[in-house]
Amino acid sequence: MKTLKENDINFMCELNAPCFQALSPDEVQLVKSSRTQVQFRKGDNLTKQGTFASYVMFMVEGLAIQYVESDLTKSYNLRIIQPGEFIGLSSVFSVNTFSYSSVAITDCHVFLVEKTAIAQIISSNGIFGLSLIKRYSEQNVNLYDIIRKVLYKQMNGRMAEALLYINNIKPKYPDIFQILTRKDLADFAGISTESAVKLLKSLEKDNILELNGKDINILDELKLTEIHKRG
Amino acid sequence: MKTLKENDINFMCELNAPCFQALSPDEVQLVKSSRTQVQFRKGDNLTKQGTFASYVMFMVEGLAIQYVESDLTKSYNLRIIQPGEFIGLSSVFSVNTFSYSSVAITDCHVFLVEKTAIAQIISSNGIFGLSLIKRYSEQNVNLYDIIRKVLYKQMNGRMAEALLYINNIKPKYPDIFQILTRKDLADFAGISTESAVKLLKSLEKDNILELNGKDINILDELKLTEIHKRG
DNA sequence: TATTTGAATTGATTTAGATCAACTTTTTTC
DNA sequence: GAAAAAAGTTGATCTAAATCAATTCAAATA
Repeated sequence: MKTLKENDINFMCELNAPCFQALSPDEVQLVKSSRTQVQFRKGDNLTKQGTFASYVMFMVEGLAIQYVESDLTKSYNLRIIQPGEFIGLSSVFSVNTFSYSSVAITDCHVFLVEKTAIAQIISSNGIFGLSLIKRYSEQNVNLYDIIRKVLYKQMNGRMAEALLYINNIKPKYPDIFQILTRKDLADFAGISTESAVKLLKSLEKDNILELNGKDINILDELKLTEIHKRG
Repeated sequence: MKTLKENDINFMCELNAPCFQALSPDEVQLVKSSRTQVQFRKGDNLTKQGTFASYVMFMVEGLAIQYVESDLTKSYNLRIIQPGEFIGLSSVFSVNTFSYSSVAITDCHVFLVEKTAIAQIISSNGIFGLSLIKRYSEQNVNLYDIIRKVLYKQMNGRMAEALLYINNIKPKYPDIFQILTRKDLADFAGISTESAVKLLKSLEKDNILELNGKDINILDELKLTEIHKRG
């Protein structure tokens, strides 16, 4: 992780995400002045569950995995964070620690904005607040879906869902499967690595997908969707 | 469920919850005019997962259980909704269906506010928006904790956590355990009813709690906390 | 008060999926 | 490019907790 020098910043994106459109020039200035640009290398942790958080992150470029950890060595992957998305928004206004970890799976380009700046803008700009609330609302729906998945689905359904989710990202990032290990996949499905391997092989045998080394081609999305739904 | 007549309304609480304090008189008027007061009987569903939601509920009096359902007959209890809390806030600004169900465990006194009114106030009143965002943020932290619990804890830890959670409510609602069935408890812990019964008996044998019919007295909160932490 | 219905209890059986162990393949590093 | 480390693969074994089945108990109903 390195902090960029001032003159790098001009090369970088502006605040062009939809939710920043509602900001007045003054507010844009506030965000700009309270932000820090940061680069993460593949493998670096962007956030670590339980650590102090006085800021929100905004992904400019690159991909990261958001996951929750147990005390031990287990983790469960929640989502792939893509450009234009926030990291750490979910907890920053109630506790000042991150409630999840995230790790860069490509080199990442991120900026940090102090939560005080965000809070100030929300207070003065209701439209911006509403757009954030929409994000919160979406995230919540996702979290409820995750809870249901974890509680009610078994191996096959979970794996199918994980594969469909990642496959959805493939058009934009064609090498997405190649970046992910079997363990990463398993952690998306919430199963053991060994089980993941066995399931993949069995799905290949049924011509539902094709394994080319680390890359995965979904051949029969319909059948996979069916497995996902059946649970 | 019955809708109250106009003259009943005067007997009822005003908008005295903390988050409404930031409202201007005009905004209070907007909420008042777009709300409907409703009574639910014990056992009634306040919300049903998947059904259309154009409004947010606000619990005035009574208790309800918030839970998620599978397609089949299983459910998992997320929390007990107490007076002063919102129901349905989490999803209303992204999808227009409820992402969870809730059922009254005592007679309940609720009002409904159209989401358009809420959205309008957020847009015009940033302070109100910020207070809602704090609620979202708390809820998110809870949801992440739930995901961790469901993923990483086993029977004993889950049951301990469920018991501690409910016991926390007991000072305010001394008969809380009497209202809950063994199945309710099991659904809070996310285990089968039979397992819940066995666990309770075994906790009683270890003098950690005392079972008086349906009531439960926690005798050794420390030990229970330890079980909860150990997982 | 008798009867029906639902909730609680208990022990026996089953099962999904984890863990373990041994091995092969790929990737990294020096 | 050899050696070491990490990731992937496979089958055998184990285990936590669900399910099943049978019974008791409590509460609602008539």
